[in-house]
Amino acid sequence: MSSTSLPLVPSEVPAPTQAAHRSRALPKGQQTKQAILDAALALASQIGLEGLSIGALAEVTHMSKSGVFAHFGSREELQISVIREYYTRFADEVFYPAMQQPRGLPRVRALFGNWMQRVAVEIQSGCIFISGAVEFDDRPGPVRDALASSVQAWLAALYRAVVQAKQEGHLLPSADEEQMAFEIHALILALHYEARFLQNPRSVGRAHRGFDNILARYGQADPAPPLSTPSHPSSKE
Amino acid sequence: MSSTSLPLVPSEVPAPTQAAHRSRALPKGQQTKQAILDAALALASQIGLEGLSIGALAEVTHMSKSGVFAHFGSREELQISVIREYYTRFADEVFYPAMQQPRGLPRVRALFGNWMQRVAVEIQSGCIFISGAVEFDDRPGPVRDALASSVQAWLAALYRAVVQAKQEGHLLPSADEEQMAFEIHALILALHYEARFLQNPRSVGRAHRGFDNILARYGQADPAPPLSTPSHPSSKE
DNA sequence: GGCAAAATAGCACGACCGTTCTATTTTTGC
DNA sequence: GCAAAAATAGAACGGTCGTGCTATTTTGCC
Repeated sequence: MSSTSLPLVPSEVPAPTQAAHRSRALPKGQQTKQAILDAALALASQIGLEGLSIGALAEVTHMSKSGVFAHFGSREELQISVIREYYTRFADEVFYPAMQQPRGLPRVRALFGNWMQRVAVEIQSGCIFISGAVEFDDRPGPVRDALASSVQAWLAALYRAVVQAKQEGHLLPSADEEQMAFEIHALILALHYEARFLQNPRSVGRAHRGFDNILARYGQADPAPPLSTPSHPSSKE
Repeated sequence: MSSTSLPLVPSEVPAPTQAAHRSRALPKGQQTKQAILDAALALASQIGLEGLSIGALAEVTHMSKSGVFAHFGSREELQISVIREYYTRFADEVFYPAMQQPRGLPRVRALFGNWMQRVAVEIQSGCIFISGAVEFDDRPGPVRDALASSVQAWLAALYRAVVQAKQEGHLLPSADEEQMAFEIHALILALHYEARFLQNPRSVGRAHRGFDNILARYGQADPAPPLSTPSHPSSKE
């Protein structure tokens, strides 16, 4: 009954009898759809959303092209699903953990730290918020819209944290929150570019230092030690 | 050498009549090759080096696919030619004009100003040093090598200008030249991302302000007025 | 256990891709 | 002006792509 070579979901155990605890396990379709999505995310991170092909995805998941296709109905819908999946993982890994830090500078530090951590790990796989931006920057349509709104949501969250940091008195009254968020974003982009493309191993340290420099300019006297190297203590400006 | 209309082919250009009116210097083949290259550059700037197809290029230039193909011998060679063409134009437009400024901060300002100017114009068309980096960041081969060495050459030139600025005494003795170059690069990347993808019209001003902030941190007292908006007169930081 | 429904496979189509081969046209050198 | 050479066109090949169609298998429910 239970075939030993299921396409990709390792559901050797049918587990309907043990489903008393878990209210209802996912139906088989949703289960494989999630598995396809996992593979699609990994593939798109490496070769980009545009390079993501249904044929390659079918090969990776040991399914037929039409079997993969049927779950999404179109390539566009597949790409959008990948973006949504990436977004939720990004939120789970970067945003929500940082939200447990107290408002203000600690939260901003955590947001940047988690973000950097993720991008640094992604040096091997790639960030689709960055690669996708390049691929769809002049290709209007629903994929671009999904990508842009995801990025905007994240950047808005970062901006909000900066505004709160100023409200908490952790930043100088003259600090321009939007400018500060822009400069933080810039550091992440440079890290991704120089580490992933140019393969410069010093990029991580450069980005950390850049963040310290930003804090030195916008922050109040010295609420906490810098995130990275404690090289230059407090000589602002 | 720095003339804008000379082709990249260094040899087998006989130049028969020695430029009586510098009109018929190019044989027909090189002439159309240059025209193809122009179209290829425009096409690649919009849709990327990977999206550049010989069929589309043939249609734009009103030629046959094989006619276009014969000039390059392979798609890879075409892509590399486009990269070289972009590089020379970038040098002519950004690098060489800035070299006419005196060593030190004025030259760094000019490099950044020309670079920003170009990227700001390229918001409509795209920068292949940025899009290409994403497309080839994990695709080894001669195209990636050509792209990476072009970018490295340009970043090295920027770095050299920063080093000279410190030697001239225009920067603080504590200034980290590599860090400063990294942060400048970061601003350009953020400008490209936010202006071209997110279509945020404030990005140009943000990048200008970011540069002023960098100068405020690394520069000596005040050798010159800031490059951009004279909005915030004296209260730096 | 049987049966409807969902999931998946298999196949084919048309489109575009880079590339090769062979004609044909155009340019060039004398 | 003519012949050699270069440039270009045209057709075709094998490949991959997304997608629609129809079987076949698997699942979920009574």
